[in-house]
Amino acid sequence: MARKSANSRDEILDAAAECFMEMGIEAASISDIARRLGATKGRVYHHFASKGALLSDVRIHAIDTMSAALEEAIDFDLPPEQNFYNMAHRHVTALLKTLPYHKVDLQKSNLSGEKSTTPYERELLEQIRVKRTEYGEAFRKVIAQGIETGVFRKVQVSVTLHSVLVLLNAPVFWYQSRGEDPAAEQNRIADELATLALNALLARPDSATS
Amino acid sequence: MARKSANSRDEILDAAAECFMEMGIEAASISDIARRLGATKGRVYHHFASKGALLSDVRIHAIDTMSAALEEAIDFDLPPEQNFYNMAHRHVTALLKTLPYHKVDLQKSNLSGEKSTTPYERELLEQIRVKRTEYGEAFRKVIAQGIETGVFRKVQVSVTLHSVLVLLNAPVFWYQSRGEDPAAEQNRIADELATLALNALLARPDSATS
Amino acid sequence: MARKSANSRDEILDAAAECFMEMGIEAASISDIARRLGATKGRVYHHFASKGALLSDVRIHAIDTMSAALEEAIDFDLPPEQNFYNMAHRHVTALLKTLPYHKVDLQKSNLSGEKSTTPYERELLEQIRVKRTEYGEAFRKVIAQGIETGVFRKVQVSVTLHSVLVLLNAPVFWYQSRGEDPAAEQNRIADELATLALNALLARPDSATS
Amino acid sequence: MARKSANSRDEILDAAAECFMEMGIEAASISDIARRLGATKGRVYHHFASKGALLSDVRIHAIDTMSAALEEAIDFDLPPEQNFYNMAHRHVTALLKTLPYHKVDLQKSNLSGEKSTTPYERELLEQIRVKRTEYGEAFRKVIAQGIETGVFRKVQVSVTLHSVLVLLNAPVFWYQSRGEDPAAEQNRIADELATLALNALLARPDSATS
DNA sequence: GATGAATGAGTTTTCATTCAT
DNA sequence: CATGAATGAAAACTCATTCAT
Repeated sequence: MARKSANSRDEILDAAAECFMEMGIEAASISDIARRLGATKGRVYHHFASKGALLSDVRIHAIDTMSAALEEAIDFDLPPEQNFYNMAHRHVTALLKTLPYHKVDLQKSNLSGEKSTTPYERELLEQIRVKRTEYGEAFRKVIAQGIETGVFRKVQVSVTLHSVLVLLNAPVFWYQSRGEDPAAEQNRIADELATLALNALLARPDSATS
Repeated sequence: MARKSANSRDEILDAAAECFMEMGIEAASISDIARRLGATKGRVYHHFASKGALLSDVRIHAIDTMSAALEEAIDFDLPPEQNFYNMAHRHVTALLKTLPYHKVDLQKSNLSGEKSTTPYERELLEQIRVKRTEYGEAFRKVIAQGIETGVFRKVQVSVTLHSVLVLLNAPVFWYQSRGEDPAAEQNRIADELATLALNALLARPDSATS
Repeated sequence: MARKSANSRDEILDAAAECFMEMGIEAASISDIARRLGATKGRVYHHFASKGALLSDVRIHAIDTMSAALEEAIDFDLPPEQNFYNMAHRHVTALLKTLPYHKVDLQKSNLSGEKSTTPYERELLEQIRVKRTEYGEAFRKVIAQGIETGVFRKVQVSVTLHSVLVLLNAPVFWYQSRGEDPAAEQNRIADELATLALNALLARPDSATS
Repeated sequence: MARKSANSRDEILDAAAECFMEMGIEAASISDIARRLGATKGRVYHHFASKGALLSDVRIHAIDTMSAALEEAIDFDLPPEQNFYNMAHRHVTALLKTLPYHKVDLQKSNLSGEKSTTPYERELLEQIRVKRTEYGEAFRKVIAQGIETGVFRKVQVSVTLHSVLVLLNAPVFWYQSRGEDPAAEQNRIADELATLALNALLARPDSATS
């Protein structure tokens, strides 16, 4: 019923994410996106003010999905290493489940200065910046906690935080579903990466810190 | 000497790397690159057959630089954990020293399907693929060695190899030179990341690995 | 010789002025202008940064032509009424000689607020504003002089200045060359309008002005 | 009353006149007009068949307003110079009272050739042409009368008529309400312009015609 | 009456590339 | 070697208009 229009918008978002991912953000044209929908450019522009706005909406969707997933995994009452592992694991499975969106987000997160953007587009970009920062804060908190309790090494928090997040996003660069059971495969990868990240942080009992 | 033209070519390469990095590969036009050189498009086309070729040459330069640096650090007679640390450390310092080139390379390494390219350009792309794989092989070898000798955990080599390389490339996503002594800063970051990567791989004495 | 490229630019300017005049500024597309030249849109954009810049250049050309003509007619050593008549007459003949440009200028001089313009385009608009004001100043001066010497009525200078200029531009709204000798026709019209404008200003001997 | 719909139609007309004036006729979109009304495009299309029809209706409204006002001022029993002054004065006050409409009318009156228009739109345009001509006839008549009685100079009627009307429309090009009492301000301007126009026509007692 | 979605044709603009000089 | 003009194809975006509800 009233879902029709919501669907229309979301359909476009999906098609856009896939096109951006496959062809690259700049290389994918609005026509490409429309063609994938079996629709016209006009339809896209009826729902999104510009290509930039469409891209930003794809990215916001990506981040919101991750945030919602992470929320469910977080438990600061657990020991930091447990909590961290759970968060990292959930991060990876969420990432793999809506990969196109995250490939797009990552592709763009890199680039800083845009050409002339409208105020509206600048606002969307600011929104993205804020959401990304907030997302990182949960990880920053658990890492700080782990260092405090001595279970994590005394790392430079800033460098480490950003780098660990890049590590957990790594599948964006190489994941391609193979034939096997997707759920199992995703779980295997999530475990491997979460373990990798956790070990990177853990203090080694023999060596005093360092 | 025939240095004049070599310089001219390298200047273009530098300008291209910076433009591609700052504006994004597609968004940067040949005009932008020429303008940065204080020259005209004609000069660029004298040295490079097409934008695609120029881009590939930037990427090849990026990889060659890294390979040359890594070569100097590798020593398979060292214990794997020592060798790995040295390689990782060198990877990061080399990366930071010519960051624009690597930002460009990373930006593109993601994307798979290209439009119609000329045979010449396809050959350059194949060259890049080969060089990248070769580069990774050195790391694959030291990781395999470490697992064999029991000093590294029994990880899924493929997932881990790619992910560790992404981790070591992480500065591409967040590095911005701060005021401090660049050499010192780059060394500090390289140490942090190499340690992070090494710890991620090391077997833990207490736990019977994982 | 080196005139070729100057010609190319001026040819475009001419074609643009004619198209803008005949079809209206917004209705005339760059394609229309290119078609009239037997050229491509690309050629137009090679010489002018945007449609707005092209339009502004047409207008600047219009004003510069008028200014150069007026310059020759001005002589502040003459009695104000003589000087005014000469200026007005010259204004009209200059106007009629390059009518397309002035129709375009008038068409736009009306509109105030533009959408988002680039800094470069804003600069051109400012240039136009300044040139137009300067042009008017010559007339303001002779009117003020005439009032001082008592040969002109004591009018509200601002209202009168602007209105008299509109009157002298009136042919823009109705002139269509008829069969007769153009030079003679233009002279006849210029005399009629200059006389009209002069009489509008002159003090009437019998009536104590008002 | 059936006033509701009349109001709705007039509201649209007002909004259209303002948009056309501020942004230019072509630049103002139906969306802009609807937005100004706080309504949707659909509402506009309910009352007006097309953008061209809406524009023509604005122009017809403009002319009808002027005609109605002029009607009240005309009195051919008065001496021509008196009658002319009254008509001119009334023209200006009527103009100032509904300026947006007249700015739109003037903006378009210039342009001759239209693209392909529907028969209905062509009919509206013809209506406008007729009404404008009729409006001018009243002035043509009083001028002819004045020349006959010798109170006006022996001008070329056609050139003079059109030019005097342009002069009386001049505020369209420069009027901007200042702080002062609007009625007084408008009266002051109307007097200045009517006097200007009248003097332009009057025979000078000393000089035998010329 | 009014709305919101959708269309399709057109418009401005960009840009890699070619070529004569 | 290098320039500047020119091209042609494609891209982003606009908008009057139609139509189902």
